[in-house]
Amino acid sequence: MALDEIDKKILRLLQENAHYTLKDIANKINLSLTPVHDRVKRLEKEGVIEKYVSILNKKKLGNNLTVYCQVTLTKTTYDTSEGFNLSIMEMPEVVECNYVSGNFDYMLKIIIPDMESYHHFHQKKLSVLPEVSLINTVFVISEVKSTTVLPI
Amino acid sequence: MALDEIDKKILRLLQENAHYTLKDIANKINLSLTPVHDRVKRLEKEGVIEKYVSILNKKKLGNNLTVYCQVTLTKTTYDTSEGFNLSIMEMPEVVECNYVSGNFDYMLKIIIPDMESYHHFHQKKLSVLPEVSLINTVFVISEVKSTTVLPI
DNA sequence: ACTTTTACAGAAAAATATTCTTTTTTAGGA
DNA sequence: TCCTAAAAAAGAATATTTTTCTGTAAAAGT
Repeated sequence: MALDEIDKKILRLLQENAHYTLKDIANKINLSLTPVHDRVKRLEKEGVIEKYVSILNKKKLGNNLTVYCQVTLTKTTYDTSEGFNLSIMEMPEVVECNYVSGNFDYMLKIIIPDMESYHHFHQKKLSVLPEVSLINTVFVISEVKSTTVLPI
Repeated sequence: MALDEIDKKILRLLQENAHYTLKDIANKINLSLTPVHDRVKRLEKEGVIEKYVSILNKKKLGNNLTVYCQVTLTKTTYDTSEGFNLSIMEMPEVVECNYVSGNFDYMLKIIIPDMESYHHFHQKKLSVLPEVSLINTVFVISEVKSTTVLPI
């Protein structure tokens, strides 16, 4: 399942725009429809292409605040982590959650309407979790870059 | 340009899967093709739907390391920030960059093949920028959640 | 009461995806 | 060098989907 140059070209295009037609792609890489079709299906089947999604505008949906939460747990046992993870999975405001090395245990990214909503989230949803010991909030002042495009 | 419940249903579906056909959506929300078509086009035109992208598998592309870089600049002037921003935009490993409040200036998310690549990135690409004063690296040990789905 | 606008339905036309068959290319072995 | 098998690509057909057009009904404004 090694990716050749043609696969990579297709992936680069699809990362840019999931609505490129097979014909668009075929034209851009000088191939006919068939190999493009077959390769895309293969890449989907192999899981290289995970899914096709729509990217919406945060602000137009009323989500004007982004924050990073650096969370420290009470204990570092498996059960504590798992309990925390399961709770996080249920929270739509949490768009990223990574277990990390360093002075704290988790780095979360939260997208939420405003400061008031964040206050509520912090006090009523996050800090009340039994696994959570400390929360350090880093507020985003301005978004410089945000992309789903991975280096290929 | 207020979003009604039908718009929101369409957006929720498209966030899940950009390859749902208009017919799929029409069936799921009990409408005919026409209103679904018109609403999707309107949402695109208004910029609520920004783009359609393919989500690829990091690891299958050989990117096995994710890190957060907390960067402090040498100065906090506009020119310093802008210079840094422009450099960041050119770096494909940097998938997120936010100007933040707190003990450092920027929070970056880096997706990269391995520790050796990160070492190279850190030493030869990031720390050499004239605007950069300090870099604190937070390594991701395990990804718990990562979604493009915004709360609606 | 009449007109205009908005939202939706249905059908036809155009574009696209999918499948099937054929051709070309490539690599390995006699 | 030739032959064969496998892989990759082209071309053509069929099926689906998107797009456009026409029409209807309800709501809003005059």
